[in-house]
Amino acid sequence: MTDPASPRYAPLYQQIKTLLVRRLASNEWPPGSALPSEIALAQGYNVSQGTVRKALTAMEKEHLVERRQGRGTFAARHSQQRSLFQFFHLMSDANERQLPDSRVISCRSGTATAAERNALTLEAGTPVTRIRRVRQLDGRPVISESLTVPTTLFPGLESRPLEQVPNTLYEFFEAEYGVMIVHATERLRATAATTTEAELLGVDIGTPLLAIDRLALNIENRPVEWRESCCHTAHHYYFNELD
Amino acid sequence: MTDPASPRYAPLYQQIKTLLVRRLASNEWPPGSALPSEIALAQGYNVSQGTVRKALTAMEKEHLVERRQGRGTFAARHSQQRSLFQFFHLMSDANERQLPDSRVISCRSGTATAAERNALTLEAGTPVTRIRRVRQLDGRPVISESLTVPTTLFPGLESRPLEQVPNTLYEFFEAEYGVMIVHATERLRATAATTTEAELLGVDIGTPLLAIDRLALNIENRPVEWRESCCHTAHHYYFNELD
DNA sequence: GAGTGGTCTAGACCACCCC
DNA sequence: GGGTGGTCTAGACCACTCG
Repeated sequence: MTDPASPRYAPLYQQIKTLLVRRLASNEWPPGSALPSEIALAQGYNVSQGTVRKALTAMEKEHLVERRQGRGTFAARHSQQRSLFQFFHLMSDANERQLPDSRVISCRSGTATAAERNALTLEAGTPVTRIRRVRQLDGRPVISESLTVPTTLFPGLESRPLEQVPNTLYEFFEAEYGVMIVHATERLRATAATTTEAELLGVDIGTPLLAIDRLALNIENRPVEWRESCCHTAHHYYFNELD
Repeated sequence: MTDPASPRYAPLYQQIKTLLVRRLASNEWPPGSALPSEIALAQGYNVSQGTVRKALTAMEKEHLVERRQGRGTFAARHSQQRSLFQFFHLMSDANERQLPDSRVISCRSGTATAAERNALTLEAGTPVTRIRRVRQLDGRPVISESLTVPTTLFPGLESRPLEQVPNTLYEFFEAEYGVMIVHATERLRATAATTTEAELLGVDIGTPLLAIDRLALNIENRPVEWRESCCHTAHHYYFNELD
């Protein structure tokens, strides 16, 4: 009798994928660098090219690698393009996607609150760094944003001058700290603008805002960033494709 | 000189996929029925099994067919499961997904408004059928919903008794009218409850609501249904996965 | 046991990129 | 021209389902 809940067998290409992801996570191939060719990898693992190919195809679907015909396979880089299409879902009424500018209000360290510990699964007393900023689209303040990361993962972040906190954070996290955000979940609600939000966004208190609660995960599926964004949806909307 | 904008070449498996989708759209294989085996299809098109397999894999990703090892490949059926996971994104604060009940308020025909013509790309004067309903979760009214479909696609819908307008409409559209909803886009905004919405949802006028504007497309990517849902997000949230 | 989809292999050829 | 990923084939074997 075998345990019916245990996996009966694991396809080779999944095992290969696991091994490749592990090497990727260990930074053996830094973002943007080329992986060995499919044939070389296949020889290394002593499997056929088709098996490696299937593993890479799965990894490409998860945005872990990029492949270009005639060039090779590359460790994914967190480009602005990717921030825009994978992570930023606000579009203007004219159906244009555009990355917002940021005005950083504060960037400080502290001790994780219960809510932060819960979201990021941290121990009591863990130090965290918090960023507050307002993001603008077409010159209008549209998003009031507040995010938390564990300080240990991003040392020194809290002591940067506010002007030197970059706009596209995930690109920065990757380049500066080797932390790759590859996946996220979002929870959306309608809320009423608080006094602070009203002031930051230039709207009346109580104006309906779209609150986005995001948890961002790294390549090992560990929570890395918790973010709350309050969006003024008078001239923009949150776009989602159901497929 | 070839036109650089024209496709240089089309992979075989894509051509096969196009042919299979066409046969599926023509109702040659009604929802739930079995397609011929991969080997039979391959012989029919005079290609290898691997090529048919690649076409079917792509179709499975688009929820057009379901494949089960040892059983066969089946034309996709619009199950409640699918309504729940692909199309219904509200979850309770306890992180439970559950399909809502519906109380139909009205179901009538009329002439398409400018907004409806625009959303569904209809000609002026086209008859449409509109349904208004309130949807409940855990006994609480949570969604005020209003949707429009072209009458020609769903004849007789407008003259059904209100109690006989089914809860899971996409399942019904498919079973009764042969219209398969396979894809949709949603636009989300925060709005303030109008008098009507406040009454239907049992909230105060001006309460922030999550407005979801959905356009649902059929297998040929033609717009079929336009739906506006106003959700009370005090005890539920809209869930989205970014990958 | 017969039939189905799923995996794996090996090899050929094609489209693309860069030197 | 040589290297890369992308397609296509043919055949073997495995895992699952059903009668």
